[in-house]
Amino acid sequence: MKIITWNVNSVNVRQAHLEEVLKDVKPAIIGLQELKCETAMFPFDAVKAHGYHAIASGQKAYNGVALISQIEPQDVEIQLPNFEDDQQRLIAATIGDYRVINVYVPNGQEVDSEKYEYKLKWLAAFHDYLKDALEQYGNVIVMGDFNIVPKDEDVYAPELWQGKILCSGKEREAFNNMLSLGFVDALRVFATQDPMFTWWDYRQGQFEKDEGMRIDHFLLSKNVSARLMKSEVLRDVRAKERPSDHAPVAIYLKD
DNA sequence: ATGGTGGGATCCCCA
Repeated sequence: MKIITWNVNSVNVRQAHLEEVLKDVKPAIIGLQELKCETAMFPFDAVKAHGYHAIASGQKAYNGVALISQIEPQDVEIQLPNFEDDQQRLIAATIGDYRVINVYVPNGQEVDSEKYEYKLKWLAAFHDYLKDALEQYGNVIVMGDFNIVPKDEDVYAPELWQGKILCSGKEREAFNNMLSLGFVDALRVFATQDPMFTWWDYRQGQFEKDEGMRIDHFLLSKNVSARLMKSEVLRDVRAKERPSDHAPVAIYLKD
């Protein structure tokens, strides 16, 4: 089965691209981030027309997450239960054998800013939430825009980004702490392209120059990672006209 | 040069 995570940067602007991915790639599950619309404005009918179920948690203008799946999601959860937050950044559900957790981690804007502190607090709460999820469900798939570059090899100019937002030591430490719970960074263990960038800034033609970063991730619980066959960045979607600044990222699991 | 592009808001914020 194929599973995709994708920061669409406005689900309404990207609706045609989304429908093309559903039609052409036919993933079992897609997690979307940055819907940038209220829940009622999510294109539920268009998604259903392709034979999918959809759950969404949006808000006006910013953030927003959704899960789209062939199997109906059960036990849906929105928001971190252990963190007071008015931003829609998490949606989780049981889909078949898997607990699927889809997140849009705060960007942080700049190291030591208020938004950076919010990001670190959010990540600390998320860490504790993942620990509980692993104990409760066992088969856990975490996906989303983590807004963290795990290692220097995951950014086009590590010397330029040294210590900067997305690359700072505290953010990388938070990422490693999540892995230490018992998760595998799926794109790292099964890299099929070099580099495995997932995001390219719209500015300065960075996609054309392949000046990107790997900030969208799949974290698989160890038992799930044993089923991993392949991972892939769908660069052709990023290359379309009027694209999201993120490419969809796909993993393939043995059924 | 202290910008740049794009989305969604509204006369600017966020990424």
